[in-house]
Amino acid sequence: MSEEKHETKEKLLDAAESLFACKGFEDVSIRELATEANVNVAAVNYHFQGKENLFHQVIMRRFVLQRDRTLEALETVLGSSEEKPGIAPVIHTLVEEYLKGTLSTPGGGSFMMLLAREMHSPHSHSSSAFFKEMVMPVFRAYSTALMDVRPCLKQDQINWVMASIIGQIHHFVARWHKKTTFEEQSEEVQIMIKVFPALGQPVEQYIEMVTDHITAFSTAAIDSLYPEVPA
Amino acid sequence: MSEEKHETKEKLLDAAESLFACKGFEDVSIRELATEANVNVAAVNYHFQGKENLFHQVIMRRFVLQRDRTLEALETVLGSSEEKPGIAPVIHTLVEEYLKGTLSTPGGGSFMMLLAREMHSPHSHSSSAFFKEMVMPVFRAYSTALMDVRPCLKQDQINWVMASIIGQIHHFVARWHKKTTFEEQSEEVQIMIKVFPALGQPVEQYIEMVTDHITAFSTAAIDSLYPEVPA
DNA sequence: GCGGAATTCAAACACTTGTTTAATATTATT
DNA sequence: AATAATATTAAACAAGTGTTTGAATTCCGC
Repeated sequence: MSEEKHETKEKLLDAAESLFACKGFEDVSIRELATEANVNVAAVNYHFQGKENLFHQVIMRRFVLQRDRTLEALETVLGSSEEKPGIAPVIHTLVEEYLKGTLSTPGGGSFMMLLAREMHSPHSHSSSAFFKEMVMPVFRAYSTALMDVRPCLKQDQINWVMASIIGQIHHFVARWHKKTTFEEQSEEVQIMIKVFPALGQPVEQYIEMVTDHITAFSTAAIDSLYPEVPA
Repeated sequence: MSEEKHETKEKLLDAAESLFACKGFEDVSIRELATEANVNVAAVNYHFQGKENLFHQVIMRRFVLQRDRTLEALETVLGSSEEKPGIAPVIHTLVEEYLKGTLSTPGGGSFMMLLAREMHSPHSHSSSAFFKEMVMPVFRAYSTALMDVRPCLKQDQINWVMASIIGQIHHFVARWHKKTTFEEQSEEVQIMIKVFPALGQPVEQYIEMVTDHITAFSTAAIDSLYPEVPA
């Protein structure tokens, strides 16, 4: 009983974060959660009210951190230099924070996949609140940032560009998630690594390579499609 | 009993395609399938051997079509003109066929999401075969096509570029899927349409707008990062 | 130390899941 | 038309799910 300061509630949250990230919502039973957390099965319904509520609290506890970190990083990059930064640093920050927050964690980057499944499944448990409080603030902050560093960009164009960037990020997160979930066991992963050697790198390098690529790719596209008008 | 030529097996396949696309694998029970197809519950285990096998036959029946259509469209575009086409037509074809095949169907574009869930879930039922026979051929065909129309592109660079393109496609498919699955009911969709008005369009126009954007965005990036070397 | 609230626990509950069984009906073959 | 193979059916099965119960235990203010 050394550091048994972990209350049952937090032990459950921790176990749930890990298990949900690995196996998804449906594939984790309450008994599994209880065993992993060394608590009784009834604890889930006592401390939270049902499995779904536990799930949402896990999601929230995690994504509040992610959101705040991302917003903070943006402010840092916007206010760091004397002169106004270009679009490249803004995009670089967005991608890097996103990847760091989702990939370099105990869950092994499964959290964004978990959330994606949650957001796209027709259960829709209060995901509207999540959308408004977690997704939209980040989206808006980066939208205005992009509009700030490249004033000729119209709102509509920014929405399309942001979609392209987010799409790329999710895809590279998904690839890493796939690699880590069924690790070396399946030959499918072997093929993927052969086709895409970056997946064979440790996570920090993977993040760096992906960040650099998405930034270069997207910046080049934006610069070409919507060049800066000379003042 | 007018056109009762539908054998039980095909009735099940049809019902399964529709239901799986709408609700995912786990959220469709065998009894639900049987009721929808007007057959007995035991029919699933008699004609197929279990629920999973039925699922895979549904997936296969569908994606063989998608794969062949996509490959055929590529050949058409490559051999259409006398002179070698640029990268834009190749990318345009890839994106357009992908979107058409997944969005403008009875399932309402849920199939790619269904597959994504399947591919990223740690069940891995023979998904290796799917990967090798469905994904890789298309990937390879378009890789060589890109390398053909832009010879300075190295294999490694193509892999990164393809990932960016596929990522964008999936993201726009996911957006449409989300809009169609919980249609107008949730206010989350309302917000999404407000932020991204293209979602309010009918599917054909959505496909066209998305295709044009991804093509323009990606072509601009490639042209800027890997310009054609003068002969 | 006592007493009352908060927590933990083993057991049971009500329900759904995919699958199987054995009998019945249908179809095809000789 | 009789027989063998195939297909369909209702009913039961075994296992798992999330949740609830009510008694036992721990905790904390007094």
